[in-house]
Amino acid sequence: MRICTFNVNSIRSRLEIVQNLVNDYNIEVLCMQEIKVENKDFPLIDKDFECVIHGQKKLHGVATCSKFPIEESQKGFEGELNEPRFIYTLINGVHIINIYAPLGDNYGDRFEYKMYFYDKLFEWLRRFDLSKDKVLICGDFNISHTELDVWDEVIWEGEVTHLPEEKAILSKFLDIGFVDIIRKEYPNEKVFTFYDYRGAAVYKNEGLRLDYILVTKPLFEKFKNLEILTSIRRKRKPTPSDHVPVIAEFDV
DNA sequence: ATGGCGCGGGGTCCGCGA
Repeated sequence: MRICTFNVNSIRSRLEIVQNLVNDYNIEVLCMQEIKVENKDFPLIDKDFECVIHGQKKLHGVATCSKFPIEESQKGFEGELNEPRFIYTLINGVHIINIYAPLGDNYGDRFEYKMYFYDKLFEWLRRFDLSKDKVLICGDFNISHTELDVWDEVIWEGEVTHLPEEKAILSKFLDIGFVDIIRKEYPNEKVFTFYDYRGAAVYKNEGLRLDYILVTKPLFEKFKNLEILTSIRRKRKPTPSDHVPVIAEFDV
């Protein structure tokens, strides 16, 4: 199974890029964030896709599309406070959770919301036996875990995404049994999945890693390979998302 | 790119993103 996570920054603006991505890289499960559209206006991406769409007007929104049957699904959960940020699907025996976490702010109301979102996510995960079940959480976590996940650790010290409480959340995922596949593949080097549109960040390699594919060990045993498609972010036309697609392949 | 943001809503700007 080839699964891709991609914060598209509006599916309508990114339709051509997403369609080419699906074709060129044989994407079988596509987890999108920031679709920025109501469910009724979500466009047709691929005739072979079945999609679970959880959107709203203008902001946020997530969608999970699959070429395999979606055996179970759930849109939303307690932690998202009327902003669509969570979809659960069961595909090929893999429990797939697609999230768009709140950005937050430096210790204001939105930061409290971000902490609440993750509290409720950990609570929701209690239904699984993480030592036995194949569980995958992917998406835009809006957390840069370590110094390897920011382009300049001095500049990012004390800034949102890189605050101690946020780093602790990522560490907690690892503590309860998840493997961070991107970091496992690149244990000692900076790799980024987001480059701000402003300041020509992508051309200066001033990026952050905000996107993750976390898997439990029973699924990690089936992991085959990983691709981070930075090349798509570097093209000028059609206009790319500010995030980079990340693809993982598993023997399931 | 040898320069420097893009999106949607409803506007000729604003709020938002991180």
